[in-house]
Amino acid sequence: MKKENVSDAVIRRLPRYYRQLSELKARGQVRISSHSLGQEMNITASQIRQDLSCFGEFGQQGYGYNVEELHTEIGHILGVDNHHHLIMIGAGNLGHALMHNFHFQEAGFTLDAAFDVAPAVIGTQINNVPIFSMDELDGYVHSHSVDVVVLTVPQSVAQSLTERLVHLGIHGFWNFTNVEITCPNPDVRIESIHFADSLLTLSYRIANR
Amino acid sequence: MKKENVSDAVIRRLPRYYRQLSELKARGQVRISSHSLGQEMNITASQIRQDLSCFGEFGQQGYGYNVEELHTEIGHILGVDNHHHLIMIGAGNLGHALMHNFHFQEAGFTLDAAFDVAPAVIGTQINNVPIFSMDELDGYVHSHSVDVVVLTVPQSVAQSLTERLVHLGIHGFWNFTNVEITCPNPDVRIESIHFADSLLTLSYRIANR
DNA sequence: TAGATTGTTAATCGATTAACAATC
DNA sequence: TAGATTGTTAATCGATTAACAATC
Repeated sequence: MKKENVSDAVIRRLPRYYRQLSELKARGQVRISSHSLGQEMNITASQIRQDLSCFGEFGQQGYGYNVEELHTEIGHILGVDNHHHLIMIGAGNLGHALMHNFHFQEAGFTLDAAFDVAPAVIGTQINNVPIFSMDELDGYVHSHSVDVVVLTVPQSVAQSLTERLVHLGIHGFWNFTNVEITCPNPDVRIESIHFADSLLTLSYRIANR
Repeated sequence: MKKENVSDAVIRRLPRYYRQLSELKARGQVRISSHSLGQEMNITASQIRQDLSCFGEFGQQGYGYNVEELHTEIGHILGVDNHHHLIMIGAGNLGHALMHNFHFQEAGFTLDAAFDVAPAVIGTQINNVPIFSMDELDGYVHSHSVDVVVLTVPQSVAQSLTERLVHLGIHGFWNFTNVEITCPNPDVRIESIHFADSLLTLSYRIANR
């Protein structure tokens, strides 16, 4: 892998490639050229080749790419075989939804535990994920390997909680609150899903058809 | 409003401006310069002025921008006062979570109804939103104004459902399934939230620290 | 071998940043 | 008025696309 200066735009396209290749694999397609892949994904063949060239040489002149091989390679690049572990903070409606429906395993993650303040859920399990009290958080983090914390908490506590967790040594956050959480440490990676921002862009585009 | 050729990058920054201005307003700040706003948001003053200039002239030399006024203006641009109506298809865990926690009103939307196939929920209400049977969908759409459909369904049905809805005259989709839904009609606006893509980019960045 | 398609270098396009005259 | 800050034009930077020699 080369990956000296991979732009954010390239990184954000990788999961799309990965997804498309999964589908091609499921359809039983064995090989594909950058041209055909581009047509299916509505991007140029040049861009695909340029993107992939950041990470190595996966194709073969005159043949194209082996679907299964390229799928595996992009999986490697994305780290789906790194067996990351995550915990969830906030086992409310959204937390429930993720625990029930989201396939963490397919992205190479294992959700080991969730934490909440509500006595009603503490001590129970949701889809085999045990729910602990927030009081047990520090102890848990100290005795387990935690790569990412999923933040499904009210936005009012998001920033302070993040700081607390960074102190505990966490440096990966998957943020579902509608606030920008920040951290001075550049090693800490924060990926946010801002529902409201997404709906507002849709609102804009509907208004400007 | 000018908005001849507003790039996607600009559109995606608008909700962030809107959010930041909300916060400044809540903090009681009356005016702000592009420079200070840029510092708070970690972008350049130039970019802010350039972005805003796509839509009009909202500032004043020597003074900057009035926080409340700019907030309102960006709200207009985003269409938060257009009173859009949406319906949700799929009242499972994720649908529940959105109905309970997401503030549609703050984005200028009203969630009028949800549809599902499960007899257990049909006829009930979730947070004042009535749940109807999928059989009632066509009739509902014909007799009500629906600007956006929220897709919180299994991915297997997403594409065919979208096509059915486009035929019914819907041209706004907020897609939560992890598939790329497509529509040949360029007037149809589709905004997707791909949870898996988001987590995979986080995985990549953790692996490449 | 001839055709197809890669990886990469060069050209283009677009987006971000800097500079500055206008002006509150 | 003097200082501050805008909106906009020009310069820079980076990302996308095109071209093509290399080669399967």
